[in-house]
Amino acid sequence: MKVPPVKGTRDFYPPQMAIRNYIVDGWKAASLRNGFEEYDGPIFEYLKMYQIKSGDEIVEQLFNFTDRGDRKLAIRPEITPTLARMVNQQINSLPRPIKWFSVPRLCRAERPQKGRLREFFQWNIDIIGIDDVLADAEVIFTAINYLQATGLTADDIVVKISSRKMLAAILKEIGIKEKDLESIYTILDKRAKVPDDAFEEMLAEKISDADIRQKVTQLMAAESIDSLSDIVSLSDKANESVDELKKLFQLLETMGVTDFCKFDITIVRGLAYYTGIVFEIYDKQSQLRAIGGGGRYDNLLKQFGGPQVSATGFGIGDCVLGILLEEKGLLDGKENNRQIDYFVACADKQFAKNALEITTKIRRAGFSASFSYKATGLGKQLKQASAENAKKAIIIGEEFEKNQLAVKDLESGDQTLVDIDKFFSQL
RNA sequence: GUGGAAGUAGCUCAGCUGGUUAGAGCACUGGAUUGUGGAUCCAGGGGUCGGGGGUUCGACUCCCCUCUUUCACCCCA
Repeated sequence: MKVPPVKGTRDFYPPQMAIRNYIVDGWKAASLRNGFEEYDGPIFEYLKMYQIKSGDEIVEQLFNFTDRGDRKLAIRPEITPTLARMVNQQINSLPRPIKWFSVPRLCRAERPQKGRLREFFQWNIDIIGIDDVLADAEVIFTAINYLQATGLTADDIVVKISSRKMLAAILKEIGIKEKDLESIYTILDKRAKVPDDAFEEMLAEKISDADIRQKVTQLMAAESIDSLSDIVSLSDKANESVDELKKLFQLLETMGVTDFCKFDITIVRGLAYYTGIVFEIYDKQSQLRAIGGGGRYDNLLKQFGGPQVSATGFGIGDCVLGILLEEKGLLDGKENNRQIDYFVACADKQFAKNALEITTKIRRAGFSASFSYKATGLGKQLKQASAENAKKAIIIGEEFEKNQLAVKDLESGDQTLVDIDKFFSQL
Protein backbone atom coordinates (compact mmCIF):
# COMPACT_ATOMS: atom_id res chain seq x y z
CA MET A 1 0.00 0.00 0.00
CA LYS A 2 1.42 3.30 -1.11
CA VAL A 3 0.64 6.25 1.12
CA PRO A 4 1.20 9.73 -0.30
CA PRO A 5 2.67 12.60 1.71
CA VAL A 6 0.11 14.79 3.46
CA LYS A 7 -1.13 17.90 1.66
CA GLY A 8 0.96 20.96 2.38
CA THR A 9 3.89 19.09 3.91
CA ARG A 10 7.45 18.73 2.66
CA ASP A 11 9.90 15.86 2.66
CA PHE A 12 13.43 16.96 3.37
CA TYR A 13 15.77 14.75 1.37
CA PRO A 14 19.44 15.44 2.12
CA PRO A 15 19.75 18.34 -0.37
CA GLN A 16 16.61 20.06 0.98
CA MET A 17 17.65 19.28 4.52
CA ALA A 18 21.00 20.94 3.86
CA ILE A 19 19.19 24.07 2.68
CA ARG A 20 16.85 24.02 5.65
CA ASN A 21 19.80 23.70 7.97
CA TYR A 22 21.58 26.52 6.18
CA ILE A 23 18.60 28.79 6.77
CA VAL A 24 17.94 27.69 10.36
CA ASP A 25 21.64 27.81 11.29
CA GLY A 26 21.76 31.35 9.91
CA TRP A 27 18.80 32.33 12.07
CA LYS A 28 20.38 30.86 15.16
CA ALA A 29 23.75 32.45 14.48
CA ALA A 30 22.18 35.88 13.95
CA SER A 31 20.18 35.48 17.16
CA LEU A 32 23.24 34.58 19.18
CA ARG A 33 25.30 37.39 17.61
CA ASN A 34 22.68 39.83 18.79
CA GLY A 35 22.43 38.49 22.30
CA PHE A 36 19.33 36.30 22.15
CA GLU A 37 19.00 32.98 23.97
CA GLU A 38 17.17 30.00 22.53
CA TYR A 39 14.00 28.53 24.01
CA ASP A 40 11.35 26.12 22.83
CA GLY A 41 8.03 24.75 24.03
CA PRO A 42 5.78 21.80 23.24
CA ILE A 43 4.43 21.38 19.73
CA PHE A 44 0.88 21.22 21.06
CA GLU A 45 -0.93 23.32 23.60
CA TYR A 46 -4.47 23.74 24.86
CA LEU A 47 -6.70 24.90 22.04
CA LYS A 48 -7.96 27.80 24.13
CA MET A 49 -4.44 29.20 24.21
CA TYR A 50 -4.90 30.24 20.60
CA GLN A 51 -8.41 31.52 21.08
CA ILE A 52 -7.31 34.11 23.65
CA LYS A 53 -5.50 36.14 21.05
CA SER A 54 -7.43 35.42 17.92
CA GLY A 55 -10.94 34.28 18.78
CA ASP A 56 -12.95 31.30 17.63
CA GLU A 57 -12.51 31.63 13.89
CA ILE A 58 -8.90 30.60 14.43
CA VAL A 59 -10.02 27.08 15.33
CA GLU A 60 -10.72 26.07 11.75
CA GLN A 61 -7.30 27.35 10.73
CA LEU A 62 -5.36 25.07 12.99
CA PHE A 63 -5.00 21.37 13.56
CA ASN A 64 -6.84 20.47 16.72
CA PHE A 65 -7.70 17.21 18.40
CA THR A 66 -8.99 15.75 21.63
CA ASP A 67 -6.76 13.51 23.68
CA ARG A 68 -7.85 10.47 25.66
CA GLY A 69 -8.34 12.63 28.74
CA ASP A 70 -10.84 14.68 26.74
CA ARG A 71 -8.50 17.68 26.59
CA LYS A 72 -8.98 19.92 23.60
CA LEU A 73 -5.54 20.48 22.14
CA ALA A 74 -4.04 22.06 19.05
CA ILE A 75 -0.75 21.76 17.21
CA ARG A 76 0.95 25.13 17.55
CA PRO A 77 0.28 27.54 14.68
CA GLU A 78 2.60 30.12 16.26
CA ILE A 79 4.86 30.24 19.28
CA THR A 80 4.07 33.64 20.77
CA PRO A 81 1.32 32.30 23.10
CA THR A 82 3.74 29.66 24.35
CA LEU A 83 6.34 32.36 24.89
CA ALA A 84 3.81 34.44 26.82
CA ARG A 85 2.88 31.43 28.93
CA MET A 86 6.49 30.51 29.65
CA VAL A 87 7.53 34.05 30.50
CA ASN A 88 4.49 34.62 32.70
CA GLN A 89 5.21 31.45 34.63
CA GLN A 90 8.61 32.74 35.69
CA ILE A 91 8.16 36.46 35.28
CA ASN A 92 9.46 37.31 38.74
CA SER A 93 12.67 35.33 38.49
CA LEU A 94 13.74 36.00 34.93
CA PRO A 95 16.50 38.59 34.61
CA ARG A 96 15.57 41.50 32.38
CA PRO A 97 15.76 42.09 29.57
CA ILE A 98 14.40 38.80 28.37
CA LYS A 99 15.91 38.39 24.92
CA TRP A 100 14.81 35.04 23.58
CA PHE A 101 14.60 33.40 20.20
CA SER A 102 13.15 30.20 18.85
CA VAL A 103 12.85 28.33 15.56
CA PRO A 104 9.61 26.41 16.05
CA ARG A 105 8.06 23.98 13.60
CA LEU A 106 4.50 25.21 13.11
CA CYS A 107 1.33 23.87 11.49
CA ARG A 108 -1.66 25.70 10.10
CA ALA A 109 -4.62 24.05 8.39
CA GLU A 110 -4.76 26.59 5.61
CA ARG A 111 -4.98 25.95 1.94
CA PRO A 112 -1.42 25.68 0.67
CA GLN A 113 -0.16 28.13 -1.93
CA LYS A 114 3.09 29.68 -2.98
CA GLY A 115 5.21 30.44 0.05
CA ARG A 116 2.58 29.06 2.35
CA LEU A 117 2.41 25.47 3.49
CA ARG A 118 0.70 23.59 6.27
CA GLU A 119 3.92 22.85 8.06
CA PHE A 120 6.83 25.26 8.20
CA PHE A 121 9.56 26.74 10.34
CA GLN A 122 9.52 30.22 11.71
CA TRP A 123 12.24 32.27 13.30
CA ASN A 124 10.98 34.33 16.24
CA ILE A 125 12.93 36.82 18.29
CA ASP A 126 11.48 38.78 21.18
CA ILE A 127 12.66 41.31 23.69
CA ILE A 128 10.51 41.42 26.79
CA GLY A 129 10.66 43.95 29.58
CA ILE A 130 12.14 46.92 27.73
CA ASP A 131 9.80 49.82 27.06
CA ASP A 132 12.14 51.69 24.74
CA VAL A 133 12.35 51.95 20.95
CA LEU A 134 15.95 50.86 21.34
CA ALA A 135 14.55 47.35 21.75
CA ASP A 136 12.45 47.73 18.59
CA ALA A 137 15.53 48.98 16.77
CA GLU A 138 17.52 46.01 17.96
CA VAL A 139 14.87 43.58 16.76
CA ILE A 140 14.79 45.23 13.35
CA PHE A 141 18.58 45.28 13.22
CA THR A 142 18.79 41.59 14.08
CA ALA A 143 16.39 40.74 11.27
CA ILE A 144 18.41 42.80 8.79
CA ASN A 145 21.64 41.43 10.20
CA TYR A 146 20.49 37.94 9.26
CA LEU A 147 19.15 38.88 5.85
CA GLN A 148 22.41 40.62 4.99
CA ALA A 149 24.33 37.54 6.02
CA THR A 150 22.47 35.53 3.37
CA GLY A 151 23.70 37.98 0.75
CA LEU A 152 20.51 40.01 0.39
CA THR A 153 21.03 43.75 -0.02
CA ALA A 154 18.99 46.92 0.27
CA ASP A 155 18.28 46.49 -3.45
CA ASP A 156 16.49 43.23 -2.71
CA ILE A 157 14.48 43.93 0.40
CA VAL A 158 12.96 46.76 2.38
CA VAL A 159 11.76 47.02 5.96
CA LYS A 160 8.62 49.13 6.02
CA ILE A 161 8.06 50.71 9.39
CA SER A 162 5.21 52.57 11.08
CA SER A 163 3.66 52.98 14.50
CA ARG A 164 0.27 51.80 15.63
CA LYS A 165 0.39 54.15 18.56
CA MET A 166 0.94 57.07 16.23
CA LEU A 167 -1.73 55.90 13.83
CA ALA A 168 -4.24 55.52 16.68
CA ALA A 169 -3.51 59.02 17.99
CA ILE A 170 -3.86 60.60 14.55
CA LEU A 171 -7.01 58.68 13.67
CA LYS A 172 -8.58 59.84 16.90
CA GLU A 173 -7.49 63.36 16.05
CA ILE A 174 -9.28 63.02 12.71
CA GLY A 175 -12.44 61.90 14.47
CA ILE A 176 -12.37 58.10 14.51
CA LYS A 177 -13.78 56.62 17.70
CA GLU A 178 -11.65 54.41 19.88
CA LYS A 179 -14.00 51.46 19.49
CA ASP A 180 -13.78 51.63 15.69
CA LEU A 181 -9.97 51.62 15.55
CA GLU A 182 -9.71 47.85 15.41
CA SER A 183 -11.93 47.41 12.37
CA ILE A 184 -10.34 50.41 10.66
CA TYR A 185 -6.91 48.83 11.09
CA THR A 186 -8.07 45.77 9.20
CA ILE A 187 -9.06 47.98 6.28
CA LEU A 188 -5.96 50.16 6.41
CA ASP A 189 -3.81 47.04 6.44
CA LYS A 190 -5.09 46.36 2.94
CA ARG A 191 -4.26 49.84 1.62
CA ALA A 192 -1.25 48.78 -0.42
CA LYS A 193 -2.79 45.49 -1.43
CA VAL A 194 -6.02 46.57 -3.11
CA PRO A 195 -6.82 49.15 -5.84
CA ASP A 196 -7.68 52.71 -4.81
CA ASP A 197 -11.41 52.45 -5.50
CA ALA A 198 -11.76 49.14 -3.69
CA PHE A 199 -10.03 50.71 -0.71
CA GLU A 200 -12.37 53.71 -0.79
CA GLU A 201 -15.32 51.37 -0.94
CA MET A 202 -14.19 49.40 2.08
CA LEU A 203 -13.54 52.61 3.94
CA ALA A 204 -16.94 54.00 3.03
CA GLU A 205 -18.62 51.00 4.58
CA LYS A 206 -17.01 51.77 7.87
CA ILE A 207 -16.82 55.57 7.88
CA SER A 208 -19.94 57.44 6.86
CA ASP A 209 -18.48 60.94 7.27
CA ALA A 210 -16.93 61.94 3.93
CA ASP A 211 -14.57 64.52 5.48
CA ILE A 212 -13.14 61.99 7.88
CA ARG A 213 -12.83 59.50 5.05
CA GLN A 214 -10.93 61.98 2.93
CA LYS A 215 -8.57 62.74 5.79
CA VAL A 216 -7.91 59.05 6.28
CA THR A 217 -7.17 58.60 2.58
CA GLN A 218 -4.81 61.59 2.63
CA LEU A 219 -3.14 60.24 5.71
CA MET A 220 -2.58 56.86 4.14
CA ALA A 221 -0.85 58.56 1.22
CA ALA A 222 1.68 60.32 3.48
CA GLU A 223 5.19 59.75 2.19
CA SER A 224 7.17 60.87 5.19
CA ILE A 225 6.87 61.32 8.92
CA ASP A 226 7.32 65.08 8.60
CA SER A 227 4.46 65.44 6.13
CA LEU A 228 1.94 64.12 8.66
CA SER A 229 1.53 67.50 10.31
CA ASP A 230 0.52 68.96 6.91
CA ILE A 231 -2.47 66.65 6.84
CA VAL A 232 -3.69 66.97 10.42
CA SER A 233 -2.69 69.04 13.37
CA LEU A 234 -0.98 66.65 15.73
CA SER A 235 -2.03 66.32 19.33
CA ASP A 236 0.58 66.07 22.07
CA LYS A 237 -0.01 62.36 22.21
CA ALA A 238 0.42 62.01 18.46
CA ASN A 239 3.58 64.11 18.56
CA GLU A 240 4.94 61.88 21.27
CA SER A 241 4.66 58.80 19.09
CA VAL A 242 5.94 60.70 16.06
CA ASP A 243 9.04 61.55 18.07
CA GLU A 244 9.35 57.95 19.10
CA LEU A 245 9.26 56.84 15.48
CA LYS A 246 11.86 59.46 14.59
CA LYS A 247 14.05 58.20 17.38
CA LEU A 248 13.73 54.72 16.02
CA PHE A 249 15.02 55.87 12.64
CA GLN A 250 17.92 57.66 14.33
CA LEU A 251 18.85 54.48 16.13
CA LEU A 252 18.65 52.50 12.89
CA GLU A 253 20.94 55.09 11.33
CA THR A 254 23.47 54.60 14.12
CA MET A 255 23.20 50.87 13.49
CA GLY A 256 23.93 51.50 9.83
CA VAL A 257 20.82 49.94 8.35
CA THR A 258 18.77 52.91 7.15
CA ASP A 259 19.32 51.76 3.56
CA PHE A 260 16.98 48.91 4.32
CA CYS A 261 14.38 50.92 6.23
CA LYS A 262 11.53 53.07 5.05
CA PHE A 263 8.66 54.78 6.81
CA ASP A 264 5.39 53.43 5.46
CA ILE A 265 2.15 54.44 7.10
CA THR A 266 0.23 51.66 5.36
CA ILE A 267 1.96 49.08 7.54
CA VAL A 268 -0.64 48.25 10.18
CA ARG A 269 -0.45 44.46 10.55
CA GLY A 270 -3.65 42.46 10.64
CA LEU A 271 -3.14 41.37 14.19
CA ALA A 272 -5.05 43.01 16.99
CA TYR A 273 -2.39 42.91 19.64
CA TYR A 274 0.19 45.31 18.26
CA THR A 275 0.48 48.48 20.31
CA GLY A 276 3.43 50.48 19.03
CA ILE A 277 6.08 50.19 16.36
CA VAL A 278 5.07 47.77 13.59
CA PHE A 279 7.09 46.67 10.59
CA GLU A 280 7.07 44.27 7.68
CA ILE A 281 9.86 43.10 5.44
CA TYR A 282 9.17 42.99 1.73
CA ASP A 283 10.81 41.67 -1.37
CA LYS A 284 11.40 44.68 -3.60
CA GLN A 285 11.40 42.85 -6.91
CA SER A 286 8.18 40.91 -6.79
CA GLN A 287 5.99 43.71 -5.52
CA LEU A 288 4.47 43.51 -2.09
CA ARG A 289 5.42 40.12 -0.86
CA ALA A 290 5.80 40.15 2.89
CA ILE A 291 8.52 37.81 4.02
CA GLY A 292 8.31 38.64 7.70
CA GLY A 293 7.18 41.18 10.20
CA GLY A 294 6.79 42.18 13.77
CA GLY A 295 6.26 44.94 16.23
CA ARG A 296 5.57 45.96 19.77
CA TYR A 297 2.91 44.16 21.79
CA ASP A 298 2.77 45.65 25.27
CA ASN A 299 -0.45 43.99 26.42
CA LEU A 300 0.02 40.41 25.35
CA LEU A 301 1.50 39.01 28.54
CA LYS A 302 -1.34 40.54 30.50
CA GLN A 303 -3.84 38.94 28.15
CA PHE A 304 -2.27 35.62 29.00
CA GLY A 305 -2.78 36.15 32.69
CA GLY A 306 0.47 37.85 33.54
CA PRO A 307 1.45 41.37 34.53
CA GLN A 308 1.63 44.30 32.13
CA VAL A 309 5.08 43.90 30.60
CA SER A 310 6.19 45.56 27.40
CA ALA A 311 7.48 43.39 24.61
CA THR A 312 8.57 43.62 21.00
CA GLY A 313 9.36 40.93 18.52
CA PHE A 314 9.64 39.65 15.01
CA GLY A 315 8.89 36.53 13.03
CA ILE A 316 9.87 35.18 9.62
CA GLY A 317 8.95 31.89 7.99
CA ASP A 318 11.16 29.61 5.94
CA CYS A 319 8.85 29.25 2.92
CA VAL A 320 8.79 32.70 1.38
CA LEU A 321 12.36 33.35 2.49
CA GLY A 322 13.48 30.12 0.84
CA ILE A 323 11.80 31.09 -2.43
CA LEU A 324 13.38 34.54 -2.32
CA LEU A 325 16.89 33.22 -1.61
CA GLU A 326 16.45 30.65 -4.37
CA GLU A 327 15.37 33.34 -6.85
CA LYS A 328 18.40 35.44 -6.00
CA GLY A 329 20.71 32.48 -6.46
CA LEU A 330 21.75 32.71 -2.83
CA LEU A 331 21.18 29.03 -2.21
CA ASP A 332 23.51 27.87 -4.99
CA GLY A 333 25.80 25.17 -3.69
CA LYS A 334 24.01 25.07 -0.35
CA GLU A 335 22.16 21.86 -1.18
CA ASN A 336 25.29 19.77 -0.89
CA ASN A 337 27.22 20.31 2.28
CA ARG A 338 28.36 16.74 2.56
CA GLN A 339 32.02 16.50 3.27
CA ILE A 340 34.20 13.79 4.74
CA ASP A 341 37.82 13.98 5.78
CA TYR A 342 39.08 10.64 4.54
CA PHE A 343 38.00 7.97 2.13
CA VAL A 344 39.82 4.73 2.76
CA ALA A 345 40.35 2.83 -0.49
CA CYS A 346 41.54 -0.73 -0.50
CA ALA A 347 43.66 -1.63 -3.52
CA ASP A 348 43.79 -5.33 -2.80
CA LYS A 349 41.26 -7.61 -1.15
CA GLN A 350 43.92 -9.09 1.14
CA PHE A 351 44.07 -5.75 3.00
CA ALA A 352 40.32 -5.43 3.53
CA LYS A 353 40.60 -6.07 7.24
CA ASN A 354 43.45 -3.55 7.59
CA ALA A 355 41.44 -0.95 5.68
CA LEU A 356 38.54 -1.33 8.07
CA GLU A 357 40.92 -1.03 11.02
CA ILE A 358 42.46 2.15 9.61
CA THR A 359 38.98 3.59 8.95
CA THR A 360 37.93 2.87 12.51
CA LYS A 361 41.08 4.40 13.91
CA ILE A 362 40.56 7.60 11.92
CA ARG A 363 36.97 7.80 13.16
CA ARG A 364 38.07 7.21 16.76
CA ALA A 365 40.53 10.08 16.35
CA GLY A 366 37.56 12.32 15.61
CA PHE A 367 37.72 12.58 11.84
CA SER A 368 35.11 11.48 9.39
CA ALA A 369 35.99 8.54 7.23
CA SER A 370 34.22 6.45 4.64
CA PHE A 371 34.95 3.36 2.57
CA SER A 372 33.44 1.20 -0.12
CA TYR A 373 31.29 -1.81 0.74
CA LYS A 374 32.28 -3.53 -2.43
CA ALA A 375 35.71 -4.81 -3.36
CA THR A 376 35.80 -2.92 -6.62
CA GLY A 377 38.74 -1.54 -8.52
CA LEU A 378 40.70 1.37 -7.13
CA GLY A 379 39.30 3.63 -9.85
CA LYS A 380 35.76 2.95 -8.74
CA GLN A 381 36.65 3.59 -5.14
CA LEU A 382 38.27 6.93 -5.92
CA LYS A 383 35.22 7.81 -7.96
CA GLN A 384 33.11 7.12 -4.90
CA ALA A 385 35.51 9.22 -2.82
CA SER A 386 34.93 12.16 -5.16
CA ALA A 387 31.19 11.60 -5.14
CA GLU A 388 31.23 11.73 -1.35
CA ASN A 389 33.28 14.91 -1.46
CA ALA A 390 36.16 13.46 0.53
CA LYS A 391 39.10 15.76 1.15
CA LYS A 392 41.67 12.99 1.06
CA ALA A 393 41.87 9.37 0.02
CA ILE A 394 43.94 6.81 1.87
CA ILE A 395 45.09 3.98 -0.33
CA ILE A 396 45.87 0.70 1.30
CA GLY A 397 47.74 -1.73 -0.88
CA GLU A 398 51.20 -3.19 -1.26
CA GLU A 399 52.79 -0.29 0.65
CA PHE A 400 50.89 -1.46 3.67
CA GLU A 401 53.39 -4.31 3.96
CA LYS A 402 56.04 -1.65 4.60
CA ASN A 403 53.73 -0.01 7.16
CA GLN A 404 52.94 2.80 4.81
CA LEU A 405 49.81 4.45 3.43
CA ALA A 406 49.35 6.40 0.23
CA VAL A 407 47.60 9.66 1.11
CA LYS A 408 46.08 11.40 -1.84
CA ASP A 409 44.79 14.95 -1.71
CA LEU A 410 41.67 14.78 -3.84
CA GLU A 411 41.60 18.48 -4.57
CA SER A 412 45.18 18.91 -5.79
CA GLY A 413 45.74 15.30 -6.82
CA ASP A 414 49.03 15.19 -4.88
CA GLN A 415 49.86 11.83 -3.42
CA THR A 416 52.46 10.95 -0.80
CA LEU A 417 53.59 7.83 1.00
CA VAL A 418 53.39 8.17 4.76
CA ASP A 419 54.36 5.81 7.58
CA ILE A 420 51.26 4.63 9.38
CA ASP A 421 52.52 5.70 12.80
CA LYS A 422 53.42 9.11 11.49
CA PHE A 423 50.05 9.47 9.79
CA PHE A 424 48.17 8.95 13.03
CA SER A 425 50.47 11.05 15.16
CA GLN A 426 49.98 13.94 12.74
CA LEU A 427 46.20 13.64 12.50
C1' G B 1 -14.04 27.28 2.17
C1' U B 2 -14.61 29.63 -3.52
C1' G B 3 -12.81 29.87 -8.62
C1' G B 4 -8.92 29.03 -12.82
C1' A B 5 -4.70 25.82 -14.61
C1' A B 6 -1.95 21.36 -14.46
C1' G B 7 -0.61 15.90 -13.36
C1' U B 8 3.37 10.79 -18.67
C1' A B 9 10.27 7.18 -15.54
C1' G B 10 13.52 9.72 -9.43
C1' C B 11 13.75 15.00 -12.15
C1' U B 12 12.67 18.15 -16.75
C1' C B 13 9.64 17.06 -20.64
C1' A B 14 8.05 14.80 -25.93
C1' G B 15 4.01 11.61 -27.42
C1' C B 16 -0.04 14.08 -34.39
C1' U B 17 -7.60 15.18 -35.05
C1' G B 18 -8.41 8.30 -30.29
C1' G B 19 -4.87 3.30 -33.45
C1' U B 20 0.28 -1.73 -32.83
C1' U B 21 5.21 -3.05 -27.87
C1' A B 22 4.75 4.96 -24.44
C1' G B 23 10.13 7.86 -25.80
C1' A B 24 14.47 11.52 -24.88
C1' G B 25 17.92 14.18 -21.74
C1' C B 26 19.62 14.24 -16.80
C1' A B 27 19.97 10.99 -12.52
C1' C B 28 20.80 5.81 -10.89
C1' U B 29 23.28 0.75 -11.59
C1' G B 30 26.94 -2.11 -14.32
C1' G B 31 30.98 -2.27 -17.90
C1' A B 32 35.22 -0.18 -20.83
C1' U B 33 39.19 0.36 -16.27
C1' U B 34 42.38 -6.06 -11.26
C1' G B 35 46.85 0.66 -8.33
C1' U B 36 44.51 6.11 -9.34
C1' G B 37 38.79 10.20 -9.01
C1' G B 38 35.72 14.37 -11.34
C1' A B 39 35.47 13.41 -18.11
C1' U B 40 34.02 10.24 -22.18
C1' C B 41 31.78 5.97 -24.48
C1' C B 42 28.67 1.47 -24.14
C1' A B 43 24.87 -1.25 -21.75
C1' G B 44 20.99 -1.91 -18.15
C1' G B 45 17.08 -1.26 -14.53
C1' G B 46 13.01 1.85 -13.77
C1' G B 47 6.14 3.69 -15.98
C1' U B 48 -1.09 -0.06 -13.71
C1' C B 49 0.51 7.63 -18.40
C1' G B 50 -2.04 10.53 -10.34
C1' G B 51 -6.45 7.17 -8.79
C1' G B 52 -11.57 5.42 -9.89
C1' G B 53 -15.61 5.13 -13.23
C1' G B 54 -17.67 5.98 -18.23
C1' U B 55 -17.81 6.39 -23.90
C1' U B 56 -15.42 3.24 -27.78
C1' C B 57 -13.71 -2.42 -31.64
C1' G B 58 -9.63 0.32 -29.30
C1' A B 59 -8.15 5.66 -24.36
C1' C B 60 -1.86 8.70 -22.28
C1' U B 61 -5.42 11.15 -25.76
C1' C B 62 -12.65 12.22 -25.07
C1' C B 63 -16.42 12.74 -20.62
C1' C B 64 -17.53 12.51 -15.14
C1' C B 65 -15.79 12.01 -10.10
C1' U B 66 -11.69 12.14 -6.82
C1' C B 67 -6.65 13.09 -5.01
C1' U B 68 -2.39 16.12 -5.42
C1' U B 69 0.22 20.39 -7.20
C1' U B 70 -0.15 25.40 -8.65
C1' C B 71 -2.32 30.54 -9.35
C1' A B 72 -6.01 34.06 -7.65
C1' C B 73 -9.59 34.93 -3.50
C1' C B 74 -10.83 34.24 2.09
C1' C B 75 -7.23 34.40 5.93
C1' C B 76 -2.64 35.67 7.49
C1' A B 77 -0.66 34.54 13.93
